Amino acid sequence: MKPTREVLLKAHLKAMHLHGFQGMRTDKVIQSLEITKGAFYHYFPDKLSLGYAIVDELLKPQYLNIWKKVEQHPQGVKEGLLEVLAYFSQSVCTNDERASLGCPLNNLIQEMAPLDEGFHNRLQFIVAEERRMLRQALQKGIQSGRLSAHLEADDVALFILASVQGAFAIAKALKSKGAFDQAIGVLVNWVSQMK
Amino acid sequence: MKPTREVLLKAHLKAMHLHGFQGMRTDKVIQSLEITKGAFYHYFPDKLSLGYAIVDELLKPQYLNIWKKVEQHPQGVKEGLLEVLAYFSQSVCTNDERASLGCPLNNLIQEMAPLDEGFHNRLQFIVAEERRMLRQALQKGIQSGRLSAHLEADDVALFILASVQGAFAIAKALKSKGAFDQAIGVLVNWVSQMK
DNA sequence: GGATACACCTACTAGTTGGTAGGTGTATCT
DNA sequence: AGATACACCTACCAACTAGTAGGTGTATCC
Repeated sequence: MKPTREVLLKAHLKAMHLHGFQGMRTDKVIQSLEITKGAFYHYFPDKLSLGYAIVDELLKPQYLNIWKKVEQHPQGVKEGLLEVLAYFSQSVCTNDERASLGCPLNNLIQEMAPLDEGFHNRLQFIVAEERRMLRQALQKGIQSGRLSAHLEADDVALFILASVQGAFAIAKALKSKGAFDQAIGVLVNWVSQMK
Repeated sequence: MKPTREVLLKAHLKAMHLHGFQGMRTDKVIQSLEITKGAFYHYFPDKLSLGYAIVDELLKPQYLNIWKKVEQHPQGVKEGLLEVLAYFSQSVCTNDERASLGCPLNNLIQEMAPLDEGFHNRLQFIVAEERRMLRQALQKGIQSGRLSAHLEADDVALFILASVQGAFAIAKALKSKGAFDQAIGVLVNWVSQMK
């Protein structure tokens, strides 16, 4: 038997991935788990707190771990970056669902950032951290002489994050794993030739 | 006095931009317009049809018109593309709201594409048209010799669309007009150096 | 002048949804 | 053995929300 709280978190994350936070119905999720409302409200004071917990305990560690790899790659920034992009590509392309449901983090940003400060602060923090890690990795590349000193690390970091998010968005619109790969492919080329 | 149907469409588009389609409450919008339910259901059989009408009559023509300019620019593809990017940049940067609310089309894709076939078909069509127009513009550039024959027009078209969408998404997460400009700036550089 | 069509309004409902009050069973601690 | 804390259940509610039934006023056509 898995701990109920964890089961609730994961099941709601899945539901949120499809319906969004507002569209997700705690009633339905609870029903599907064959648990009752009492259990839910024993662990979470309300729906909003559950949403925050999903971000804090599931999304945040997952996304920060992915991008951390860029900075920590033994061979260098470019290699680390290409590995992360390959990971995304593979994660989307082994799974039909991911192509049509998109990136959970991106979905939540688009839906909730303008509606709720609590969500916005949490999501902004994650994106800002990704940006910081990517920027520092690029700066390390510049210092080691592998990348040109003319490269604007902060701008490039932001652009790469945007392009990945965008690739998810486009793949979702076209419901096409191939489209994700095409867009990421161009980014990979660009990164490979980056100086 | 403006025609009621048009007023309903525009007011609901605005509400949808903030709350999403599911989160948008027809009751509230109608109330704010000092119109009653009767008027709404006189023009639209239900909420879903209103949503479709917003896409067909407001979003689709707007977005197709923007990207049409790339193909029709007298000087060439690159110039047309840079103009469109400048337009986006300016449209976001003159308006604080746009930075935090993002791109209405992107929002709707993220929210509704996996949930409703009617929405998905409409949104997919718009993105596919944008892609087609951009690809044809690039191919024209290749044929005229301004762009290299090695350039993969379809991939690049998709990548540019993704990057623009992504720039909107990142700007929304960070609630920062500047972030949009930074990301678009890198894209502009890339396009300028495109061969 | 009567009929028809259009553009709305009022009042209502059925179903849903997040949330609550209060209770039960079980393990642990003293 | 009694008390306390935890994990969960049942039954309920108040608020909301899309949608409906049926009516009113006005312009237009015949």
